[in-house]
Amino acid sequence: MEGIPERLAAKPSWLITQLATHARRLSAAGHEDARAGAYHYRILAALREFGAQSQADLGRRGNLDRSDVVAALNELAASGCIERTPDPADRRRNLVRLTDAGVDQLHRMDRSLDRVQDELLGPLSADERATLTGLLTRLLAHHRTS
Amino acid sequence: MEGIPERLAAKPSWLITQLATHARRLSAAGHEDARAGAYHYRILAALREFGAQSQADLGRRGNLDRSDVVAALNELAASGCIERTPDPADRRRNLVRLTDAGVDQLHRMDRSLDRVQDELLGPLSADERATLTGLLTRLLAHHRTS
DNA sequence: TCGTAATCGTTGGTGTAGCCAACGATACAG
DNA sequence: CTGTATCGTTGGCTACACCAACGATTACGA
Repeated sequence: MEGIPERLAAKPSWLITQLATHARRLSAAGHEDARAGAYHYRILAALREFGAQSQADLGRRGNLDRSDVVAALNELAASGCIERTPDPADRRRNLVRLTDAGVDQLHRMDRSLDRVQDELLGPLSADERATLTGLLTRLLAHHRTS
Repeated sequence: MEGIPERLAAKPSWLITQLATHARRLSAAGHEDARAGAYHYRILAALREFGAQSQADLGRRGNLDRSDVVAALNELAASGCIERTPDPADRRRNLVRLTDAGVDQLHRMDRSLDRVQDELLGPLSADERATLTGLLTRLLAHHRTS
């Protein structure tokens, strides 16, 4: 079987979306023991690095829709990873706080995600990995601000 | 608002999946006048470059599940872009053929997708674009064969 | 040659990711 | 005080990537 149509193989948008599918597959496999998905990781990461904050802030920092934050927080609360308390300073908001169990969960996911990066970048040298992440970071910053 | 958590921003898997989301958004915007999606383009591209072939072949070349090929072909047939005829040499198969209208549709989508690549790669120089596509191509080939 | 395996198109699901609209409650600016 | 904005929440949607199973057909091996 001859390979993939040139029209596809030559398009960066094809390369990126196809590689993203592989990245998702690898991440899902890495997370299967943690029983958590990408949304949960983004939230735990934002909580760890920026401290207790509102659900809206979590959504902005992790690039999540407010409604998706709600669902993910429900699951994280059910497994004891976070706690929701009304913000006394602004009664519209919930203050979301990371529990010790949440920190443990984050570290577990960190370790499996580190392994995932290695599988994902497979054949690339350290220099090439740095070049790639540099280019991707610039592109992402461009699309985030424009 | 401080930016994105370091844990995320530093991970190639995050960069790739996020950039893929932007790529999908741009592509969808480009395709909105064509009333077709990525699946349709992959099929049209495979038909154009490899000629009339079975639905299973289309799926393998465009990296699509057989069942998704069925649905996309139903829509492409409804808009007159392809024709399905039973393969006389193997009565399990359908021979899918590209019509003139299908060629036109493919060219329309080609043009908008070319514009999409430019928006997607935005700030990168020609050299950087070549470097990026080279790295992505190597990674994709690695994950396709392994 | 006969029976088993493999392939094909099709139907009908599943799960994830990224959205959007609308609601009541609350905060804030004029 | 009145409008505007934000917050959490509910309920929905689309696209994309899959999987299992079925009847029909073909290929292959004993």
